[in-house]
Amino acid sequence: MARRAILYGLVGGVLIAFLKFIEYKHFVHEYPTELYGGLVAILFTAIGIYFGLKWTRSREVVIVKEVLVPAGGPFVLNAEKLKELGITQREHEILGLIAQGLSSREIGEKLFVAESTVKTHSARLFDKMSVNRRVNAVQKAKDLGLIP
Amino acid sequence: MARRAILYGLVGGVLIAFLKFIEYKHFVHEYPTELYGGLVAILFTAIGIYFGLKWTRSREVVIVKEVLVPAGGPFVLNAEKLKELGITQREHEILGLIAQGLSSREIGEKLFVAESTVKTHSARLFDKMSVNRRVNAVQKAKDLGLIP
DNA sequence: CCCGAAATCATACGAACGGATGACGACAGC
DNA sequence: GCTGTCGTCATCCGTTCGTATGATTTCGGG
Repeated sequence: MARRAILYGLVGGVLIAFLKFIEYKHFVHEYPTELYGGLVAILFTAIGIYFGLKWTRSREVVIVKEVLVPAGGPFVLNAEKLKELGITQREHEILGLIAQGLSSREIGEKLFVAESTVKTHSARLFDKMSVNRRVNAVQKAKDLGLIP
Repeated sequence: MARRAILYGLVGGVLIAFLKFIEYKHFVHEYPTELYGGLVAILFTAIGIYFGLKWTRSREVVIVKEVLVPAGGPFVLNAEKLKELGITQREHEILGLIAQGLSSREIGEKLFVAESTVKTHSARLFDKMSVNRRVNAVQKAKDLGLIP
């Protein structure tokens, strides 16, 4: 914490300089003490906020909240969820390919269908899964046991 | 931020109370002005640091999100891989948020940086991980033990 | 004190994505 | 026959992503 000490030193230096400035100018005889107290207070509140934020700025807090431990097996497909959400085979197939990081075009080439078809499927899939992005769909599908 | 305004109000209130206290006790006639200036400075530096830390803390707490953990251990980060790939803390942080399905804009709002910054980070991240899509990055990161 | 790493921000552009809509054919079931 | 579901394809439009490029600031090490 050498840096901390140095910064405190700087703060002290600024304080002294500030007070000397006041004394030098003889302002103290012209305005009430409260004014200077207020100025100093505001100044050092700002300084405190600045350094407080600065010191803790890059702190990374990792809080992992574990909720469920479904299974440890190789993977069993959750057919009930599939039916419950009304996801068809084709949509499920495309969901798996999306999870592999393929683009719509690549999926279309792999399944020998047009890109627009894939987009239609994925759009309906997202609607049924109540998501609006690929990564969300993959995340949710894994949690629900729809894909490995 | 209404909370911010309220806190500023509190600071102002404390300041006024403190000055009234000085006036009431007539300490001002017994000790040099510098002493009071120093006391005020120290006090409000502390107040500033306190609120700076408080705000920072609350901001980072908001980041916390409940995550469904499938199975296995609580998750141990593969620090070697991280270093091997040259992934920085910030990039790793953004990788985690990408895995949660957040858009670049949402990540920026959560980390209080511009969207362009997030895009720069993710671009360098994809380069280091040798991928070219978000879903690929998430997939690979999970396999490598970079994220839960 | 200079240098490199890291983080920040900006701008621009093409590609990909998401949403909305419409259409057509196949096929099953009533 | 009519209807509903499913798969297919297309077009449009706005948003997001990925990439490239350049700039500034901060910080630590040589």
